[in-house]
Amino acid sequence: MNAAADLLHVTPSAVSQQITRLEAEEGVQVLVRGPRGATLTRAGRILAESAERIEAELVEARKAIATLGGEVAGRVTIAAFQTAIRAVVGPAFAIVAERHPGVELAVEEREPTESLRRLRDGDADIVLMERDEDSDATVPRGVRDTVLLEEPWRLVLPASVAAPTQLADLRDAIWVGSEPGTAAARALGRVAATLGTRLRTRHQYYDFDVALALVAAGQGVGMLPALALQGDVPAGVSIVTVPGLGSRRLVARHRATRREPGPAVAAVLDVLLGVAAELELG
Amino acid sequence: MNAAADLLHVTPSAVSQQITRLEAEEGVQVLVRGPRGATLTRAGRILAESAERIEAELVEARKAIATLGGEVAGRVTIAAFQTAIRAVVGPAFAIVAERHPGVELAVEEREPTESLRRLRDGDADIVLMERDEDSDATVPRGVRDTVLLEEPWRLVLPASVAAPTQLADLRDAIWVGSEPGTAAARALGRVAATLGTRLRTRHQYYDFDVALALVAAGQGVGMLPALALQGDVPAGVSIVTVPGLGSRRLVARHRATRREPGPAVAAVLDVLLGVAAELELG
DNA sequence: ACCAGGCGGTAAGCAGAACTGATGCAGCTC
DNA sequence: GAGCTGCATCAGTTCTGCTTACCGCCTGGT
Repeated sequence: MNAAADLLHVTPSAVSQQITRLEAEEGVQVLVRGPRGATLTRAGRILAESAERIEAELVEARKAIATLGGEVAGRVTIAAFQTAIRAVVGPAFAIVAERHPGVELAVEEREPTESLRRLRDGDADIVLMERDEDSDATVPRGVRDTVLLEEPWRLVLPASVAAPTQLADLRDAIWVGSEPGTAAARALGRVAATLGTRLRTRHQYYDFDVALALVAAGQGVGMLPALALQGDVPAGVSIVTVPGLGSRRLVARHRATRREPGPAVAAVLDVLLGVAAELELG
Repeated sequence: MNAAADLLHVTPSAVSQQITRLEAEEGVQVLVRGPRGATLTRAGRILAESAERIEAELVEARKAIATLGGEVAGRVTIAAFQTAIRAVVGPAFAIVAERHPGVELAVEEREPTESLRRLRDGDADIVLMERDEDSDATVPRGVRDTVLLEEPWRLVLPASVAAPTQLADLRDAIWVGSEPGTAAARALGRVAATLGTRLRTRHQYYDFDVALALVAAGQGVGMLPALALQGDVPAGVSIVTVPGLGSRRLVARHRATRREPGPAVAAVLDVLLGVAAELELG
């Protein structure tokens, strides 16, 4: 019972009610309630077998349809922030256009909050968002997060600062601060908590390019995700890997109900996953 | 499209929406909209065939369950009025007890209005009600009327009155009136409308026994359903059949949704139909 | 040409279905 | 006998699907 609920992503209560209703409708006991869990009755087994066959039939039908003409079509709207668009959505355009000519990809650069609102309203189908590793994993109902990639945090230092070898060396560092609410800010807070100090931050950036520039200008130490450092970095900054910094995730949030994501959205998600995997390798 | 809606007892709009949703979910066109109606696409045909098989599977499963243990059980509450209880529900008790030992039959004698309220509230499962033939056939949603029997109206006259041979002979008759709202009252009104006269009524009865007594006492002419006259009638009254009086129906109203009536209620309805058929023959 | 009728789609509102969260109860385990 | 597990029940909320009302398009009659 609990297992079923788990499998169906609902509460045991819902399962119980459904079974009860089924029994009322058909006028048969479907399962025998024992203290040690419930077991199917004869009637229950018959129904279960039927259900198996029906599900197989559905799978079959879907497959048949997929093979026969299956041009996936539709408009898919992605709401995302600058870095994600450049790194992931950009390359995705070409792939989607080639693999699914019927799918029209629309991108919106938006604040995370606004993005989520649009997802709820149905104005957007996929929201790309970054999350620090410890950010709580609970997602609202009717929605699902697909992790596109996970990248470790790196330290970025001005040439003037001695390279640390462990977390503790950063106790007195002056940081380049990030906009509150971002994964970087959260990660910084996490590091501070580990060190047991209050952070000393100067400046505040939103885009990683800005952070790099600030570091290059000797304004402090930065904590940036590995992918942001793949391109050229300004002269005068060094990149250091220190254990204990944790990592950051890029997740694609989309509606997930019985009927969503539809084939178009699913196809796009698939492409995004592919692009992200490429990035991670490179 | 309209045909489908008709078949499913829903509006075309609902069908349209369902098809639209289906297409969105599966990402395929299921039917091609032509100005002259819509036709299935290839994918649509595949789905339709699948649906056929699934439905067959369900029928199969139900049958298997019915054969295997099928003790129908449960409590069924019938709300009805005096005559119906005496004539139909009484005999039904024994048959239900014998044929479906697991079914517990409960009867409530109630006003029609109250009965219907209880049906809506789920306090009653079946309501027996009488309806004159012309009473409008529209029933509320979620509910269905099963006609148990249809019996012609008869004239009941005191010995003092000359037996009429046609409707027109009754133009100046003095009637024994029935409670407003009953089938008898409605039928009387209908007859009056046909004759083009205002009714002259005296007294007011609710139970047919009372009507017979009043007629026997020479208080007027009565219009009673054939079944009410099957037993002994008081001395001094004669029963006459005149064309054009119409008939009265005894209907069993019960909830009818996807999951109702359940097997117990269905079984009882079946028994009631059987009893009614017996009555009609005798 | 024009208008009427048939057919289907869209929008808004509402009722019933289904789910969650809290609570209760039985039987097992320690 | 206290705690646990597994399921049922209840109340409250959310969501799904239906109806009603409306619109737009095509066709076929006049």
